[in-house]
Order: sequence, then C-alpha cells, then structure tokens
Amino acid sequence: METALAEKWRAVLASHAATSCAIDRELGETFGIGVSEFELLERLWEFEQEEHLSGSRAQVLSGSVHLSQSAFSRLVARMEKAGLVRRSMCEDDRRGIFITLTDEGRERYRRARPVHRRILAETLSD
Amino acid sequence: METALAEKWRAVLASHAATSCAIDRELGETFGIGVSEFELLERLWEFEQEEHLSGSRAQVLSGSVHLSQSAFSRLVARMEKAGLVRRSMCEDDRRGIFITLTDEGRERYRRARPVHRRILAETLSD
DNA sequence: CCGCATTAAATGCACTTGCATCCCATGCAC
DNA sequence: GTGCATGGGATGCAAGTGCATTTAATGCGG
Repeated sequence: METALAEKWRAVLASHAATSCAIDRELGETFGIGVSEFELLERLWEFEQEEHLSGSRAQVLSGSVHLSQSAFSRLVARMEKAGLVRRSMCEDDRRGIFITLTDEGRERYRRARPVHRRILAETLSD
Repeated sequence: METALAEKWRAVLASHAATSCAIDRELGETFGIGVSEFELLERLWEFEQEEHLSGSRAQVLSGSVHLSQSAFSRLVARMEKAGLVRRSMCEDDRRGIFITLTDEGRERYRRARPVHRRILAETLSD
C-alpha cells in the first residue's frame, strides 16, 4: 500500500518537527545547546562509558549525528569554543582528530539529559 | 522505560535524516524541489481534490508543513517565483492570502509523486 | 468616528546547513 | 625518493531557517 508509507513519512516529519523544535527551544535557553550538540555530547559520553577511550575519531562520530561532514566539522568547532569538547590530533594518522569531552561538557550533558528525556516523554508519546 | 523513548527518538532522527536527504537530492535534481516544496504541493493538491476550493488559506497550510511562519512565507514566495503556486488576496479578510496550484505546479506534483513514493519505499521500510 | 489591541503575512538578521573546494597527510607505484 | 591518487578535515559560499520586528488590515470599546 503506498498510502501506508506516506502516512508513516508524515508521522516521522511531525514527530521530528515537534520534538526537535521543543528540544532546541528548551535546551537552547537553559543550556545553550541544540539537538545536534546534545546528540554529540551523548555519543561522546556513551563512548567514554563503553570503551574507556581517550577520545573518539571524528569520522566515527560524524556518522552518528546525521550531519554532513562540513556541518559536523563546524559543530565540533562551535562546541570546542564553548568549552564542551576538545579536539586533539591523533598521532597514528595525523590527518584525523580525536574528540574528547571536557569536564564542562560532561557536566552539561549530565544536567541536560533529564530535561531531554522529559521532552521526549512529552512530545514523542502522544 | 526511559531508554525506549530515547531509542525511538534516535530512530526518528535516523529515518528523517536518511529520507529527507534522499528526497532533497533526487527531487532536487530532477524537479528542482525539496521536501518542503513537495509537501506543500501535496497539501494543495489534496485540498483541491477534497474541497474544490478556489484556494487555501496560508495559515491553514502553514501548520501542515511544519515550518515557522516566516519560513513558510518564504517557501510560498520561492514557489510562486518558480511558477508552481499563485498567491491571491482573500477578499473577506484582506490580511490573509489564498494559495492555489498553477497548472505547472499540478503537473510537477503529478510527475514527482511516484519518485517520492519510490524513495519512501527504499529508505523508510528497512 | 477614534484609538488600540490583535492578527496575517512579510522582512531584517544571525545562525546552521550542504556542496564544492581546498589543504595537508598518507601510502602506493615506480 | 618522486609523483600522484586517496582520504580526513577545514573553509568559502549560497541557501534555508527561526526569532524578533514591521507593516497592514480587523474589530472592539469608548
């Protein structure tokens, strides 16, 4: 049925619009971060927990935030300027960079997370 | 369960990114329209079928494409310049405008629709 | 009729995004 | 080593977006 897929797509559009808008608004004014920033903080935090790495390759993270390479590069630059992450060269391949959470970034994530989850509960359940 | 909602949100983010990216790319290079343009064409076409109106109030449509009021205003302006829709003043309230499909807009929708549905089938099923 | 809050849409502005390109490091062929 | 294709990120630029503001029409109380 072609209608079923179209319905599904509209539902995705609606959820995405409502939720990302709410996240941008609330996390924006309370913590100064948006959807992409929060997603990156979360990935970094998860990698930190799971793998105890000293950092994560930019390329790997890039795929997990659904952003173009250039947008991702700027996102990291913004967040570094905001003191949330740190960029460091990776020694084995000096073209690549490692990205690590700063204490401030970890703390910001810790505080933003419950708000984020509350918004999900409010806008994603229906 | 808080994890379930987070998972759902990630799924929405992923579907949205993959699908809207594919639509923008293909409909963009073949028909010169993006996700928002297609959605507006579709709404206008549907209203045309259902209600035989001479047009639709901007405000009503605005809600159905998940765009801010300003973005919507510019979307309509772009599409009017591209010859896909026409803006006309509405007589009973001269602040509002009616938006109607042009023949070209109807034709563009007719041709873009199967491509759009094919993309949905490819990226939204998994 | 007059002022004034309200509403519809347009516009100035800052910011984010994607595409194309550029820069630098790598590594493979010779 | 030299040359050259490849790959990782950064950057110039044009386009789209949201917020705040503006412009214009409405309508209500006096």
